[in-house]
Amino acid sequence: MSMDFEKEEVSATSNQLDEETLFVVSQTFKALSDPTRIRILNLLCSGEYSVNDLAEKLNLGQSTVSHQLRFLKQLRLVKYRRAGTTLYYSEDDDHVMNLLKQAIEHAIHH
Amino acid sequence: MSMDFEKEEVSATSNQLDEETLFVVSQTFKALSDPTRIRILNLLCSGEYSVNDLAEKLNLGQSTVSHQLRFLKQLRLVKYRRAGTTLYYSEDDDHVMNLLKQAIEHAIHH
DNA sequence: TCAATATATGAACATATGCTCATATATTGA
DNA sequence: TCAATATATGAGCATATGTTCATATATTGA
Repeated sequence: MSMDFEKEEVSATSNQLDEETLFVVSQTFKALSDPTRIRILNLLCSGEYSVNDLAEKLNLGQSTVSHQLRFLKQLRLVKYRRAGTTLYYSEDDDHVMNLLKQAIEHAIHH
Repeated sequence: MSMDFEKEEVSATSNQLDEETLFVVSQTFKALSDPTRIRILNLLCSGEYSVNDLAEKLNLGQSTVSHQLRFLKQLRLVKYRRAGTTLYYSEDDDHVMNLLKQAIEHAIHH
């Protein structure tokens, strides 16, 4: 068995990010880099919304919203609960939502 | 003259982000959504580097690094200082670098 | 079971993105 | 001024991305 280094120590030593960290970080920011997704996530900050609710409030096509929700769902940034034929989506990642809030706050106050 | 609302109050009322905020936020995250740019910014966390330094340390083409630095420069995320023919690049936006550090920390510890 | 409603999906399209190659530009020292 | 070195730039290319359209799927109430 080789020495058991923490990722933290490795990066502190080499100053380089490992492949997996790089992938996770870039994916996270990619999720937040599109205006449509930002608007969806921003609305979900204030509670649950169905697909049609989101589409109406944001003036987007139902298909567009559904596609983006699938994207966000795959990254586990949102989750949903079913009520009949309606799916209520809500946020599912405090850390990422926090990054978004910070960026919005910063943008607004500058 | 119309009433002078703060952006903050508007968004608190309508729960919607204005066009400009949306643009700034998406641009910011777009800058952080590419592995190459993440690696460059992560290195710049530890000090100044010339274009060639960055290319060598990160195993990237000189042109690739230069193009990405131009991108980051336009968003004012990096700046440079000249020393002869060499340009030393360094970080220029504490807030955005902070977002990056948070995401990296979170990715590493999960 | 069937119609109505809500959502998901896939193909097609236009646009955006990132890299590479070749070359241009700029600064320095001789 | 000229060669050497460092960096910037633009075109071209392959791939990724986001939206739309049409249609599929799923759930419910009658």
